Amino acid sequence: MSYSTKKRSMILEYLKEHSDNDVSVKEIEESLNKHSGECINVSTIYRYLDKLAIEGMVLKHTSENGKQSTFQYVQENAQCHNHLHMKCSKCGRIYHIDCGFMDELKEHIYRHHHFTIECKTSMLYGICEHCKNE
Amino acid sequence: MSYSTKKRSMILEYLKEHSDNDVSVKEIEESLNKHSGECINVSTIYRYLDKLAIEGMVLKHTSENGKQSTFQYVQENAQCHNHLHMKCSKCGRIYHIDCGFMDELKEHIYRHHHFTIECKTSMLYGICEHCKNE
DNA sequence: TTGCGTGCAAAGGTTTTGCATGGCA
DNA sequence: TGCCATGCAAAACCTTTGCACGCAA
Repeated sequence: MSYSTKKRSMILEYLKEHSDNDVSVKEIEESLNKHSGECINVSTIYRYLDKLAIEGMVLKHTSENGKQSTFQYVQENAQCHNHLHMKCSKCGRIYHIDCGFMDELKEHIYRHHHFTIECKTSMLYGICEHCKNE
Repeated sequence: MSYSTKKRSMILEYLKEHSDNDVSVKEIEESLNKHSGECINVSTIYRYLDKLAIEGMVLKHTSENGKQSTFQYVQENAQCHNHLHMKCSKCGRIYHIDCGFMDELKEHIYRHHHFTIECKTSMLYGICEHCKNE
């Protein structure tokens, strides 16, 4: 059904190493072409990432300026499909909001605003602690 | 500083009529070219919308599939810069979440997650009441 | 008349697609 | 051997830009 190849494991490894960010196809391409002897084509990356997104192993977002798709690796045990994410507009880091209050939030939105939030496509933007103090 | 022209008022009128949605440049172009005798160029629309976004009269988003920019008209008295929005993935309608609980949310995120949410660029996706019952 | 607004065409960037070739199982 | 994966080039889109002309004030 699906072969395991060297290029695919390189892409996946890159995603894992950058799992606290979302990454663009261009970033993946440039990094892999620079740091590995191999040459990897963007089509290959696009096709593989789409596949991973369908399988749920990555979340597909859109960069804040809206000009690129970005992909976020979903860690094994993180319930990324069940909690929201915040992305810092400055450093690009992604934070997982996994706490009781957020469950209340979903409940509140459902009860009072009659809306069922889907976490995997939603994203909150703002400034993180680190970047605020600079 | 800024001239008022027929094309601009047509664009603005379209935005106002569709203020419970976000609209793409293509939608605006097609609708105006179909329903008015005039022919309007996409460049014109892009340039005007960028201007409105800078002035804060529209919010610029990215469509859920990430392939287009979309624009949401900010009603006069709606504090769209201070509350979050939810967009229904099915019907595309945008809902304003303006209530005390959401202020608590911002407070909670700030206190416990050390993150300052920016409402005008954030968007929650999900399914609204209407579409759920279909 | 001055300077902004507009159309057109071209360019730029991202993503997709068709087809031939390469490589896993 | 049979499929899937890949590279390449072209195409498809969306958006921006330069320039000449049009139009509001």
